Amino acid sequence: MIAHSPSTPEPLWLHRGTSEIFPHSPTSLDPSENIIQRLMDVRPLRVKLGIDPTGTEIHLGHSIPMRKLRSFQDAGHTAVLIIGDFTARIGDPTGKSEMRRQLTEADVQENAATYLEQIQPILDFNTPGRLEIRYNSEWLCGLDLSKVLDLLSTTTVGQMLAKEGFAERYGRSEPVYLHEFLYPLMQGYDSVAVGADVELGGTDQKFNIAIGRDLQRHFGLPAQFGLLMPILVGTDGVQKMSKSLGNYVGLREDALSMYSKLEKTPDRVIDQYFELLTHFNPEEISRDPRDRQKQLALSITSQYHGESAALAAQESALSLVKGTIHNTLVVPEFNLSTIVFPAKFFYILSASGLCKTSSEARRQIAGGGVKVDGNPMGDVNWLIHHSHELRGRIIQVGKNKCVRLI
RNA sequence: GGGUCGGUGCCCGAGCGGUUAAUGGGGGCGGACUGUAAAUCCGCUGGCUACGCCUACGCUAGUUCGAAUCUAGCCCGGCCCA
Repeated sequence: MIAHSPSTPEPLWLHRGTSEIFPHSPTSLDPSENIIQRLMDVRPLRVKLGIDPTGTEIHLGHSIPMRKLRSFQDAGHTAVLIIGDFTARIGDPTGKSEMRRQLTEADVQENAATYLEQIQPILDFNTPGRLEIRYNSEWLCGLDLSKVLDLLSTTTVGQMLAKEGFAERYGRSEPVYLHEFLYPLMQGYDSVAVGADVELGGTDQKFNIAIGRDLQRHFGLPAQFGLLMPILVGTDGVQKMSKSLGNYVGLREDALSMYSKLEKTPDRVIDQYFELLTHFNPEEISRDPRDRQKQLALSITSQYHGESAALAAQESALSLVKGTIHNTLVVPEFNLSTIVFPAKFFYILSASGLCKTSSEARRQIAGGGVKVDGNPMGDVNWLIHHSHELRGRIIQVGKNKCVRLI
């Protein structure tokens, strides 16, 4: 396995869920090619992680490098969190088959705020010196054309095309825009600007992080290390977790929803979930397939909602499936006071958010996916005359979406 | 800049003047089954407080009783040439 000199044991936290560290020469005593040597420096390392505020919601996939960043913090290093408020407006072409729509400055500001909110449970925001938050517009906005040319002249078209996304798209005769070539350079320049010693990212970030090393050298700085982590597979167990595919678990989902989704984690990916999203070691994980799903769901839900809320969610999830509806269940609530009665039931379903549209609500009712207090409700034309006919009842769509009407 | 091919619902992809929210896949959602997994089978899959009414085939104007299907202009891509 990994050979290293006896005097420098590699910390376990560094390797947990890590797929690659580069450069990596475990036997070397040269701190520029062996991160272990650097970890022993007196000076805390500056560990960079960039996120582009392109959406409003962060999910478990994003939490992975974030958790690693936390491990560095706990080991005494400085987390340098880069909010890509400038890069967000261009869009990272990595893994994308198409361009990203252009965001306005206001969008980006708003997104950045909710992002910081959502990662609150993961990072250490309190210990002095452990967290530095930087916005990359700070240095990218001011780049003039001559500096941009300088950046562009460090990399060749051949190198850019070596990046999988570009090569594929180019090969498939899809458009590749020039400004997309600038993205890796801007991300790399971030490393120059903040003087990063280490940059974290998913395995798909290898190219961009390597560009960061090139640029640091170009500007006479020591080159950063890259630490890559696997891309989390989504709840479908097949494709990578992403919002657009809908196979994600958002960090700000309510406890019940989070628990319910995670309790269905497919067998084929559950080991990866345990490794990347929990603190459990293999011997601590239950061998029973059902129990381990519960263990996983409980552990992750606890991280974001606290243990008691997670336990309550677990109990509620169980009751809902069994159909043993009782009014102590901890489920989201929907206030009927916004509804004008008489009202059609399907309308209430969509108004409550259980169904995205009223048309979908009708389909769900007709398809037998809707229950009221655990009893199937199949009448599409059910008309409710007064709110008290429904008040206190729990309506449910499918296996893990429900609300209590109040 | 010139030539040429093309832009259809979440995605791919049929349709090429006239039943029709638009064949067929994929995906998604729901149901049965199960371990709230996998596999399999069945149904649904534009919107609307809805027996009806809207909006849809890149955009905008036309030709038609009638167009996603025809014409013109525009926008956006691919390829070839410069």
